[in-house]
Amino acid sequence: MPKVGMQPVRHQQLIDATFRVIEDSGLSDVTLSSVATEAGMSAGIVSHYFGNKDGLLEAAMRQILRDLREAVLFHCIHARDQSPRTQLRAIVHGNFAPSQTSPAAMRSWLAFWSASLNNPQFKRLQRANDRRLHSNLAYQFGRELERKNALDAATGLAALIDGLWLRGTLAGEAFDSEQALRLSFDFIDQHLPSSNCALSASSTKRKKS
Amino acid sequence: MPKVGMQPVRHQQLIDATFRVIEDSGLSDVTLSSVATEAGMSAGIVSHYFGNKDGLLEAAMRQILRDLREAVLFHCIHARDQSPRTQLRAIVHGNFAPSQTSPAAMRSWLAFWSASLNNPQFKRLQRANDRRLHSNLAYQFGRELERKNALDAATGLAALIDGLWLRGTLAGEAFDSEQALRLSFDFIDQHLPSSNCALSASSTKRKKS
DNA sequence: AGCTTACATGCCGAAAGTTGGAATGCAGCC
DNA sequence: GGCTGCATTCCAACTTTCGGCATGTAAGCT
Repeated sequence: MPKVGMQPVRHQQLIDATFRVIEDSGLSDVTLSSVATEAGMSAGIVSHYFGNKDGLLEAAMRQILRDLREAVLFHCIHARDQSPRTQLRAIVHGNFAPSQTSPAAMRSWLAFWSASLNNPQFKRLQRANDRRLHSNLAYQFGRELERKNALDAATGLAALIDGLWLRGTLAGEAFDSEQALRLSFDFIDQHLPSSNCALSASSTKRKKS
Repeated sequence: MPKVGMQPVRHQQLIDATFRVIEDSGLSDVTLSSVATEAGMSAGIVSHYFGNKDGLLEAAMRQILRDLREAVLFHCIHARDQSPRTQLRAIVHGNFAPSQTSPAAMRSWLAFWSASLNNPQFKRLQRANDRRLHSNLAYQFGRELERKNALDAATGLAALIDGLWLRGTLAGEAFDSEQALRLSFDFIDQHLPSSNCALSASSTKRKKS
């Protein structure tokens, strides 16, 4: 059976299998044998390719971070050289791309977040990711706002994105991308001065009484 | 040695020990013996009081939910019969109360969130909590906004709260309550029509250029 | 004195991570 | 063509540890 040049193929298959196990059983059920079984191979194979269990998990986390980076980049390309508002929207769009709102992705994110609290390596990866998002947002806001306000707006929008995502994950139902985008866009409009106050205030319409 | 009436004391000690283990080792390191050791007792004791491991974890989660409920309630009491803005602020304040922003609490929340994805019982508890927050917010917003807008504002504020919290947890540094409160209050002001647009826009001050 | 509560200890079955060996096939060199 | 080395894969141990339970014992209550 053994063929040569299987390394990259097996790597990907095992990482994919890991996400599948996380999706329907949780990180605590990611064992060498559950992953191997899911991938249709035998237990020892994981150690062969990734050294040990941590190696597998780290590879999986890098994959998920890369996917997000690519999703954001993909949306940003189309907004290149546009207004801050458009570029901010693109960043938001990337964060809510289908690849990021699938049940598998959301469960994996939550699992890795949780794990990163006690794993320095995970923490490093995750913080680098956080900072990139924040600094991207801050740069765009900074084109129209004072630095202090831009930083606040970036922190707020980053939190709003993560919060919408988190609540979407925990809600159990399918992720409502439309609502997430709408609320995020509203947030952007309310912080950028170029958008007229009265116009942006679609959600501050007074109650008829 | 055995004294009578230890049950409630031991219950609490074991739950506290559980949080301590979660805080500095993560949920995956919560074992019957690690908890018992942390509490200064012997291994079999957990089964004695909680039946099994799941019983302990469920009791711990109920505790954390109760703590949040009480923190929110405590702040809301002082805002009783006040304006929606004041009451919304009180809810936010409760969510960022010290008991909720301690490293132990934040790590535990994240761990339970993650676990709730694959544990129906945890999911039930957690969703009930989510809905209470959302409906409280929606009620207050609903006093000044049309229903549709109130629901959006509630979803947004809930997400912002959770997101600020999540990012605070993952940041590794001490939680910046002041910033979290400020950003949440800004969000409230920007959605309530009663606050003047120009006044609320402290964070939309245009860049000097 | 007997019953209940409170706790420790020890054992067992299950499962996990890791390692080493063996079997199998591919590629290049003589 | 055959030998050798390397990559690939499975299988079978081995060690550790976890959760659960049964047993034993000490302290109070009535």
